[in-house]
Amino acid sequence: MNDEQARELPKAYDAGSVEAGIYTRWLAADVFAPDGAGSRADPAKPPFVIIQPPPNITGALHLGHAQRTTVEDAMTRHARMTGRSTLYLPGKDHASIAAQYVLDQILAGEGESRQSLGRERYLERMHAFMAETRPFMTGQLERVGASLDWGRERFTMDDGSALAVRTAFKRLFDDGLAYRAEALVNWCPTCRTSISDLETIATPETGTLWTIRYHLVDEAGQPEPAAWISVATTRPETILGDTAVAVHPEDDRYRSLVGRTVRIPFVERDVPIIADDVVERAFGTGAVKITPAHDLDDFETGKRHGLAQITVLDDEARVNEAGGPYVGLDRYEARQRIVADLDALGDLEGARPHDMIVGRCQRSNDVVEPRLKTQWFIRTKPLAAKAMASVREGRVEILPARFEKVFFHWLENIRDWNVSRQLWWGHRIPAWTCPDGHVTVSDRIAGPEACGTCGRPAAELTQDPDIFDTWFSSGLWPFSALGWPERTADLARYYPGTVMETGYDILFFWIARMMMLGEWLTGVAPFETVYLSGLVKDPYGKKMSKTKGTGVDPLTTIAEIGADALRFALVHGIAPGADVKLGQAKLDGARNFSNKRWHAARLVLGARPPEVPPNAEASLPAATDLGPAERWILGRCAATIEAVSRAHGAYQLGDVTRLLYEAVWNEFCDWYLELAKARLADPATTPAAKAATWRTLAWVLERYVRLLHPVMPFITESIWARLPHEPGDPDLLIVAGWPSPDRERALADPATEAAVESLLGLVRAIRNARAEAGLEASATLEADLVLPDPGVRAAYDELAEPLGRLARLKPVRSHAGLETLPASVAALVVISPAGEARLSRGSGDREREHARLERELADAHRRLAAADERLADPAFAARAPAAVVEAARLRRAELAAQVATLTSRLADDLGGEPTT
RNA sequence: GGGCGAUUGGCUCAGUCGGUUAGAGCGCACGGUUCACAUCCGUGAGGUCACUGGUUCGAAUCCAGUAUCGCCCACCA
Repeated sequence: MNDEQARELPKAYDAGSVEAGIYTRWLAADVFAPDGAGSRADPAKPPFVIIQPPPNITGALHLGHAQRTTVEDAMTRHARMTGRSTLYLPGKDHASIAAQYVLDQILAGEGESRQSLGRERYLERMHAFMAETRPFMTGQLERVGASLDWGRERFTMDDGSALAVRTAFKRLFDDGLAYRAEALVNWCPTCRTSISDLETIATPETGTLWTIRYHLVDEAGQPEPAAWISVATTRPETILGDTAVAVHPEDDRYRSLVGRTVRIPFVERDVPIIADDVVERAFGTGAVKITPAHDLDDFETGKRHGLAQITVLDDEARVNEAGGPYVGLDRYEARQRIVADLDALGDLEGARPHDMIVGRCQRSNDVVEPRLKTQWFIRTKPLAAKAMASVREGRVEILPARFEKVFFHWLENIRDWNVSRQLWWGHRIPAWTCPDGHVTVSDRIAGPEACGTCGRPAAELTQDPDIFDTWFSSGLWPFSALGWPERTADLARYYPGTVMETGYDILFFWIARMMMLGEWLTGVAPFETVYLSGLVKDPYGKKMSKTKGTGVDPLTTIAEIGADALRFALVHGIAPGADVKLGQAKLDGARNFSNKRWHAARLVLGARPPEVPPNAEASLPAATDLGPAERWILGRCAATIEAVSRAHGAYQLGDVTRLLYEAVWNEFCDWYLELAKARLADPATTPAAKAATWRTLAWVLERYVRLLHPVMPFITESIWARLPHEPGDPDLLIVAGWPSPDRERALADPATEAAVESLLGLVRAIRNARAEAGLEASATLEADLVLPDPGVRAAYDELAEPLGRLARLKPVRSHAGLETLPASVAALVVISPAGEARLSRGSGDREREHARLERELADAHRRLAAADERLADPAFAARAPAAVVEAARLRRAELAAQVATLTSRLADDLGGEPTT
């Protein structure tokens, strides 16, 4: 489409205009879908399926999402270029409790509430809200460049997910893994729902430990004013629900009291003193009040002793009618009143500060109340066993591996999963109860036709009003998004997935549950590899947070530096499981790299010599037309292709960007572009050599464009459109092939590479010496080079012009050995492994230069002494591998030569006037 | 209470299987206006690899312990 346009790139790099239209072209070409019209995938290769956590429908994406998306997208793009069909399926999560929490806040601002609207209107409002956020999030993903298969987009509340949820639940119920029971659950009084253990955050707090007296009851049933047992509690309001006092069975202090009865104040209930070894004798008074309906430990103790369970708080954590005189009071008000009343009775023995752990709701931060409720639970032990086995047996790999231990620890100690939520936004639990209390679970959308136990007709059944924990449907995602339980073609081809990418913060919430449910329901682990991303932190290492103003909309950053630079910054230096700090410096660096990339391409495109026709296809030059620099860069290019491919294979994106940054900036731009420019400009260069030089430039540029595409898709696609290609290459880079290093390798040559490296080292040494000696930077100096190695000298002869330019030397006379040097030459001396350079001194400072050589000599002496010491140790020669010893010997010889040369040069007439 | 991770120049981080002189970016200093790029180019300074001990011919790297920071898990009133 751009054939008519000039091949030159605009002078300034403007990310916005570079990116414009490219996403649309990808969409139009239908290249995102694994089976899209533009796909060039090889059906014989195994597909690559990435699984992403569907983001919450109600939120906007932040930089953390952008990072995950970049990681997922880069993996997907790499796989696509290797010819695999790739599935990167977009989704949104209905996020039941999180969404309700957000919507409730909005409603509160309008003076409305969940209750004031009622279930139906509330859900209508939720849909309206989603209709606003959804397109915004989709737009964000497009701007970031995510190559998502939009045709397969799914939502965890769509009909397919609903069917999956019903089917999964029925299967679990039929398998005896879902059960309904009355048990203590974590209750959030603010959210008015139960929550899972994971959503209950253990928070350290300093509370108060009160010591209070319960009076013993005598044989006549009267409390004894002078006889009591003291108990310690942090929750005096639960006194109202006490049904026993427990002591340790071997506690001599209380042995005689076991079996007696005490009276609970205010509710005037007589309860037994029991013995149970759950009691810690050293804590408090060694006697503990037992409130089975409001404490997990007490619940267990109560069951062991057959105690009554008396609930004294309601859904809003207010004292209920069981609470006698305190009915209607909030739990904290009741606590204060009870403490005061006990004090008035003389039964408050003491109060002291006490450090403890309080469970708080992940959403509302309210203190979670253990409450007795009849709810649905998933029996997790059998599921956990399967999930653990899949990792132990190597069917699932977790990256980084250290998270395996965390994963096992959690699953080994897992408790049953309460999946009932008393919320409205979510999947309704497909369980129906008949008037006789029989429960029927059905996967039919209309519900069961009749009670499964007594046959009462559907009309007499009532559905459970509760909905599922949002993570229940999320746990089905890898297969429900592909059509399960239907036996769809997608499910057959793309399940199980290849890589599951997400942050380590939802290892338990999501990954563990997907594995538990996936193994049980589909018989296989839902993915092969779990790639755990680190979290994106602000420059101070804090979590990005919208409330603190550190949460950034990716679109803002994209507007500033472009999507490519943002993506680069987000993955540069990352490793699985490691958090990254993202600050302005990193963003600037990425922007600069994009800029560098752009201008390098401009140079190459603009440098095409007339020998190469404008529409020529790309090809590697003939070996005979290559100069040493071309062989060198082709060798480096091959090495980069290999290293980057390896890094992708290991999912080490941080290495990918590091390798490419170095290859593009330090090798290609800093050295090869300069060498190639000079060769192209040199009138002595033959037309064939000029063509070969440019073809090398274009070729290597093109390889690096391919290699960079997964991370920086827009700028590379844009450059690709202007580059020459080989026959068979597609119009769009996104579906071009991932390079293999073979052809570059065939043209490279290690000896030439080494020779060029050492010449570049010589240039560096000369620049260094000139700067150190205080020579005028722009002055061009005459020079004599002594290059003893014939290979290096041969390479030099071909590169004399460009190297002279880089070191600012002219004219340069090269010599095979010192003896061929004119005796009159007396100048700045530069010694490097490649050889020796003597420059006319120009306007430099002789004393500074002398001092420089002295320093170098002292340095060489020190190193030589260290090398000698090492070699002198007989144990080293005896025990170290031969290769290491040999290397040390060579090193020692090199140092000795350097010392000799430096000594000799210093002894020469360096102090004399230049004679050249 | 249990577990995990980190500690390398002023800052942010690489560092492979233990093996030449521990690297990079940013920042800093000095110097650069020729036709890709000042979002640039060149040069340099700057490190007791947290500490202690051990293993080894040899330790930033392996082992043990300590310290500091961060994170995860945890039903003792």
